[in-house]
Amino acid sequence: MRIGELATRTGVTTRLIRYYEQQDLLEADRAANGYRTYTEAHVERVSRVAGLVQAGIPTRLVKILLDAEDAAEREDPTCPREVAQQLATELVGVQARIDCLTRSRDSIRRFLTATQHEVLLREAQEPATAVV
Amino acid sequence: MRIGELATRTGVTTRLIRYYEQQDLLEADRAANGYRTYTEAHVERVSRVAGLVQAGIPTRLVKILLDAEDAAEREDPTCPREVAQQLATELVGVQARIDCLTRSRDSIRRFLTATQHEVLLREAQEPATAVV
DNA sequence: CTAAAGTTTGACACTGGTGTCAATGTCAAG
DNA sequence: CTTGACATTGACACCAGTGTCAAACTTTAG
Repeated sequence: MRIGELATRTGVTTRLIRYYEQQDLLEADRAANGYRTYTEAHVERVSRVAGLVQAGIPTRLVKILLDAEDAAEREDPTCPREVAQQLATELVGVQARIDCLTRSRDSIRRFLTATQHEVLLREAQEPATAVV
Repeated sequence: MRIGELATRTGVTTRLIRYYEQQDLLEADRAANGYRTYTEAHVERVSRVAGLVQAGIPTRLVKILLDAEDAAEREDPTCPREVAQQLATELVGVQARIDCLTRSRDSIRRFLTATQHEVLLREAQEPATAVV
């Protein structure tokens, strides 16, 4: 699949896909003509990257993070202490964000309920299938 | 309390506190001399704002969000359908962020465990008391 | 063959969140 | 009174993430 299709399937603009690649968050094979070529796996990857960036994780850290995940996938359980330390640090940041967002989510829910708008809650629940 | 103390207590720079105020996320009384004056309640408020912004919520939305919370605090269960709709929309965005971050958090944990760095996990757990 | 759609790279530009500096004012301590 | 610490406003500047546009090439459809 080429970049256009990847873009429509992920909802991420081609501009950003290229940007992420430039930031080393993505790798793409090239066809003979120079066009970028992607596999199914890239779909999830791109969504994931975009999600993290949107969640306030700077690309620099997204890379560290996903690199670790990639390493975990393989039978490659090695990891220099330094990197591990960095990940641990990042972990607390991530957890802090989660806590903060969770709190907000809950209060939005409570508020909508308290104001007789529960209907909207149910509507908001369904699209969860699209979330990656 | 004045802005300096608020800054050290929240870990948010005075620059940002002023910025948040300018973005209508904060209100501050003024002393006779023009100095901003804050109460204990502001400490949490500022932490919260900073947390949300760091979690990728643009200030414009943070305002909507916290305004709703404030409204919920009071006996003011009214809310125009339009605002409710906007909140519902925001809700799915927040949930998406949470899901994405949660996933990363879990994979970091798994990874650290798999590479014999569980120690770091415990260290990362404790500072959770400081999280707002 | 030609036109339309998609791709490539590269550049310019904007926005939002921050840092930093400057000039001025306030206040508490020596 | 002077000094030093902290405030105020306002400006300039930076970075990261994005949008957008241009010029050139490829592929597909007609």
